[in-house]
Amino acid sequence: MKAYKIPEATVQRLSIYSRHLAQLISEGVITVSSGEIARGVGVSSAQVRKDLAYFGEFGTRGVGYNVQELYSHVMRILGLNHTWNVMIVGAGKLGSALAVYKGFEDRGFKVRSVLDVSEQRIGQQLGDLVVESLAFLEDRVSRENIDIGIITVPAAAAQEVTDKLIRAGVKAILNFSPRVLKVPDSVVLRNVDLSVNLEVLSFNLSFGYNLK
Amino acid sequence: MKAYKIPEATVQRLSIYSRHLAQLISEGVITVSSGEIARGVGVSSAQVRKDLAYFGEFGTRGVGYNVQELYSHVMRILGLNHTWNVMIVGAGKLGSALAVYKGFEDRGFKVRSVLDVSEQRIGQQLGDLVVESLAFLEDRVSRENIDIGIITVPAAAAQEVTDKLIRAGVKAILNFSPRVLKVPDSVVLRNVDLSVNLEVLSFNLSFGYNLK
DNA sequence: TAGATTGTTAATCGATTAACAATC
DNA sequence: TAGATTGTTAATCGATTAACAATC
Repeated sequence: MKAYKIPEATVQRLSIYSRHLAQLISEGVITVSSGEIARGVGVSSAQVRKDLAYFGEFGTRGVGYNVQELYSHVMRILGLNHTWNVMIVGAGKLGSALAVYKGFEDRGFKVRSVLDVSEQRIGQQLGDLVVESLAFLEDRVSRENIDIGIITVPAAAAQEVTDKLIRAGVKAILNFSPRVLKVPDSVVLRNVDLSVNLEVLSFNLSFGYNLK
Repeated sequence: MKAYKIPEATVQRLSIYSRHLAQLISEGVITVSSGEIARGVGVSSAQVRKDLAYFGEFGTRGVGYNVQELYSHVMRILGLNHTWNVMIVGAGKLGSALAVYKGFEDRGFKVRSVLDVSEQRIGQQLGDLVVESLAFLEDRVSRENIDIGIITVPAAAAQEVTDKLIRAGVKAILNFSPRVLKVPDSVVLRNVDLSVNLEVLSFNLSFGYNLK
């Protein structure tokens, strides 16, 4: 546990910076300033420098940042310098969509296993994976070295699946079910609520202004 | 445009409060205090009172809040006291999953139309909807009184679809494509990045602590 | 009246922005 | 050296929390 805190907004912006830097690399840009990054992604240049300053000194005064180097640093900070092995539990519409979602693989998240309890779904082909029985959970977590579990089961089954994942050794969980999950402090949990996005839009439309 | 700003976090918490209040109603609870709501959803009681105070006085000193009344107020604040008509553009895996996602309908978001350009997808059944050609966009927006457009097309097509939706009269857009969209100030835009959630987990795992 | 809980103000905390010395 | 841009400190801004008068 570090002594200082890093704002979550900083981490989310680093993700945005890394995508922009990848774009600059593909355009053959060698050097970039905090101001150019800032204009590219719509934040202030002070914000860009401050975000980077949490993690080190990556630039050269008077010159700027080497695009390739900065990209490597940011990807390493985000932990995206290697592949994470992912298991999806729940092969309904949402789970299936996530299983074949290209955006994950592009960023180093490789879905190694998709499980479900339903006989109808077991055996179903999803890209180059086949949906397997939930009974294989423990075996697949250890065999495939699963780091992250994605939960897309109905709310009623979510805590039980969570417990199984944790017992099997998964260290992080992304929860799409509308259920508050209990996990030990050693496990990183993140909840995604798809409809809250629509609800914020609804609020904005009703109140007649953009938030923030 | 209001003179004071309401934190987005407040709006997201109101969404959480409303779900908890619905739960309390189903349990037959008549009166609730800010402290009980706070414990129920994991925030401070001052936070609950402050969030509500932006919008009015809904409680009785010394007593608390009438659950049914407070629920009605919060749902009205969020704009969820009526149905919003939604169009999904892009009937790939993600778009199809969202089209049949029960969580939306539960909160008053009714998917009225799903469009795609692909001949393979046009005609496909999704729940009680059929995927139609993108050529019908303008017609369906006006015929179905579409309020909100959800964009689940590839990045390359996202801006064009956005422009069409806006010309057709849509007032809010939820964008799942990894593309920065340009919209006029009068249109409310919200971007959802599914993989940023995994990236925050990745950062937490790499740095060995929970953020915030 | 005594006890409880709201609504609101003031204090605190944390994140963003502005400014500038360091330095290429 | 003159010009540019970083890294960092101080100022500002905004959100959360604590405290309490109002009041049921």
